[in-house]
Amino acid sequence: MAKKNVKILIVDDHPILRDGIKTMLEMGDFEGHSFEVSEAGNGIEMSEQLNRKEFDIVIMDYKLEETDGPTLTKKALEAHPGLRVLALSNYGDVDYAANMLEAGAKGYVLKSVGTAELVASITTVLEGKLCYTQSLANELIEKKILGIGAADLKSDNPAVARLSKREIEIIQLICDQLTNEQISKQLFLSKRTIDNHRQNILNKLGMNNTAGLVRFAVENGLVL
Amino acid sequence: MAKKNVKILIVDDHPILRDGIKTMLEMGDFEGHSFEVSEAGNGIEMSEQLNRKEFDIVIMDYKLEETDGPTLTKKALEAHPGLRVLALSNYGDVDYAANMLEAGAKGYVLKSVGTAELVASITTVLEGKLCYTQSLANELIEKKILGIGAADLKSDNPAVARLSKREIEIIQLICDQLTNEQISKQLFLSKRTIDNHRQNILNKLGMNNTAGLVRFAVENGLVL
DNA sequence: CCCATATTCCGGCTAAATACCTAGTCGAAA
DNA sequence: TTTCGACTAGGTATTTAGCCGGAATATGGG
Repeated sequence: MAKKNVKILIVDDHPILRDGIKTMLEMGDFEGHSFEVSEAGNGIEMSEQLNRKEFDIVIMDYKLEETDGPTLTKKALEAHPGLRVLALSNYGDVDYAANMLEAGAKGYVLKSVGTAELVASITTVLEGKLCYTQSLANELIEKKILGIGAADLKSDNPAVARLSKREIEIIQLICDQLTNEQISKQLFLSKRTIDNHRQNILNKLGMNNTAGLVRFAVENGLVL
Repeated sequence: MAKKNVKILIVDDHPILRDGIKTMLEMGDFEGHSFEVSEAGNGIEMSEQLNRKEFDIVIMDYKLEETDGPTLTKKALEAHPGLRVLALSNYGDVDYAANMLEAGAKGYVLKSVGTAELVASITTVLEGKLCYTQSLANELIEKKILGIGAADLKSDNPAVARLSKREIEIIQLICDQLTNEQISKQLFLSKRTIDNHRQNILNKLGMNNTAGLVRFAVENGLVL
């Protein structure tokens, strides 16, 4: 298998670090790959480089002088959607990693990694797979999944607590596009009863009409 | 260091599997631990066991005859908040794992694991840390973090693309609880025009009334 | 140029929702 | 026991939405 030439753009505001990585990657001997490394010290230089030629991957610092990694990542991906971004950061903070991943980065590794590990991360990201410092994986899942999971289960909106079971039941049927008459038949009640419930619901939620009711219900997780 | 006695409850509807694990754990020689294993074949037996004595950890199957793992996990944790739950499943599906983690499980491993790995998972979970089949970690982060990030930006629902700018504008005003007349004044149009737009929107979305329209709009990110 | 679509406007009709009432039963809580 | 809220049901009225027609203008693409 012939060596594949990988075009890399390093975005970091420390020239010495950029040069170090550039030398490391271009001079090193890695089976299957050779690297061609360009550099950018800020967002403007990054855009210039990206427009100058096609890159395979961008290695992005988290903190830059003027802007930050997530912002530049979004900008880069907007202009070049197929681009891969690997974050290379000093900080082992979950939130930083999450910010980069949400911005579109495929990987997040710390600057403390060795050459071999960095190359491995680069190739992993080039394949379109995710790659990040292993110690962050647990934290990421815990914070983001369990955090999000807990948030969208129940709302802490005080108005929700004031609703009775019957009212929530009727809200759900309204959201399923049933009319008061259809609801009344389904619940074996008078249409007038549903009429009143509906009115009480609007009053409790401080809404004016069906639109407000349904929007509240969907946004507060009363319906799935 | 003295051996620590770990009290385990296995919740699984297959007696043969319960017995296998029980024997494996109780007969095996694991440094630092000895295991005391009880069994439950369904939710009722689980509750009985949990009330009978204090367990350190519950090993939970994903699919049971009557209910499912997430449901039982929630029930168990409601009654015994300090309890640890380790999911043991046949299925390497991300969504299954996410369901269990959201329900409160600390770990998710496949039934294909060996004894040593299972014991390692148990001790990890007992320490309060997360533990799951490594191949699922990437997928979990990708689906849950990136998935959520992508989903609330724009919807890929084909019906959205068929809406005109004007129609989307009107949808948003409807969601803000404006009546057709109020919308017409705000847009300097005839009330009849709004009436028609509203009708066309319902037809395009395949909805029956305002409730369906608003729900679609909120769920598909047409309103924030 | 024609055609499709979006956008605008009109009338009339029925069904539904909204608003404001009274009032009974029931169970839980004070 | 009394009080309160939830749930039930009905009365009366207006407003709004939903659905059926038709039609004019503009815009953009083939």
